[in-house]
Amino acid sequence: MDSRCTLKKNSDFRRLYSKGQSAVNPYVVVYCRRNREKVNRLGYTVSTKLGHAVVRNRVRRRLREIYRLNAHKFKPGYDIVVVARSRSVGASYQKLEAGFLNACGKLGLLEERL
RNA sequence: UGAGCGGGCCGAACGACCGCGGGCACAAGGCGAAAGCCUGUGCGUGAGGAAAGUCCGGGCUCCACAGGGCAAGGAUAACGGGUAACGCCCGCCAGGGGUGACCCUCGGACAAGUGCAACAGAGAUAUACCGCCGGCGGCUUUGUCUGCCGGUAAGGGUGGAAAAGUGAGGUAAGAGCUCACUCGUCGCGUGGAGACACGUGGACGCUGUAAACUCUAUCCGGAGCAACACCGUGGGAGGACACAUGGCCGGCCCGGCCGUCCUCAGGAGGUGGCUUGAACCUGCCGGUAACGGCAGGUCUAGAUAGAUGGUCGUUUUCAACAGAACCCGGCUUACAGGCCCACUCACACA
RNA sequence: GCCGGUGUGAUGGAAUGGUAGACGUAGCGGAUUCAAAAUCCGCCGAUGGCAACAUCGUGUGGGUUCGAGUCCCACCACCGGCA
Repeated sequence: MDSRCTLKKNSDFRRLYSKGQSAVNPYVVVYCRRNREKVNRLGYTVSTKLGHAVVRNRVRRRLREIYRLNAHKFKPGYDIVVVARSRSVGASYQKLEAGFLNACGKLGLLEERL
């Protein structure tokens, strides 16, 4: 994954939580905000409340895979933070993908399909 | 065959496509003075038996002391060995459990001193409440009566514990008061490397508690890779130079700030620390074993918002507990399912 | 990743190894009041029981002790600190 496409700093996350737009469903919460780059920058939050390390890793890897396979559908130029909620622990990949894309659609992050 | 007991090992596998971390090589392009960086292609590599809990022991780093001792605080605790070290492991002893294989035990000292032992009970570390016995008295009652003084730990009930146990002698009644046997502690002798075992009338009979203080023996300086070392933006403090010009505050003078260099502290961020090690595999030798020695071979993650996922096919059943973060040795806890070895008991067969 | 701390009725919080829940807050019942507040009295952990009472109860499981909320060991949950 390109390092320019990841959010790292705590301050970036704080800015999105306080000033970004958000969308919620049982699997994820998505925050987003325009940035000045030509690419999207993604950050993932999976807290210890969701489970132990193996569970958290699985959720984060699936979220990252969902974005990788669907990246062509996204509009460029946004900072995006994806926060996993507790329902995403037991969810299948397909359900998680549907939930993620649903939330992004609410925010208007996806390209308008023909 | 069934039931069991002890130990060891594995921890889904293979294939296809897309994708990720690290390494090596390649050469095309871009940036750059260069070193190099980015993109690309190929090869090879990429979590565990517990990676977990952070409970012990070490390495490593910094701080302190720099030699030795004492005190304080903490840890350990039969004995012998293994180990870099350990609170771990092996063997063994004692005690306990099991028909047995085998298992369990925080297993020094209360016989150095101090403390504590609620309630119950007459009495709790020594005790006469009831009882038993003797003496001296008392009497409307001469008793299976009663008062006083004394002896007595056999019997009673309470308690976790009542002062070795059983029997006999003895006595007014009794008592390790005496004797026999037994039990325990200390001493002595023999065996053993030792814990210990066996013997022994030589002495003694002593409540429990040290996961109470304490004593004895041994060990321990403190903090932790978010340690620590280096580079270092902006801003800060001190000193030196300049005090010319210019700018800002100010009506002007005076005054303050803005400059350059050096030093100091600090530390956004970055680099190192970072993986070859008390390492692993195979064989031989020594040892009951833990383990040790020798020879040959192997290189086996190193990230930094933190690399293993998705889709599909086959095998049986779509698999448990679970993810490295400086590194090792252990312990503890979690765990679907499976394999192997040794042994025990019961039954059957030869 | 490392280091440290805390768990007791609904709740805050006491309890020297010796009857567990002192003392508050909240709750329930009663008195007082036309009614409420305040005040006073009583109850107040769970289960069974009409009651008397019995059993279990200090995060969980073991151990030491005659006896553990307390002492020791292991685990669980929660909280805090270190860039």
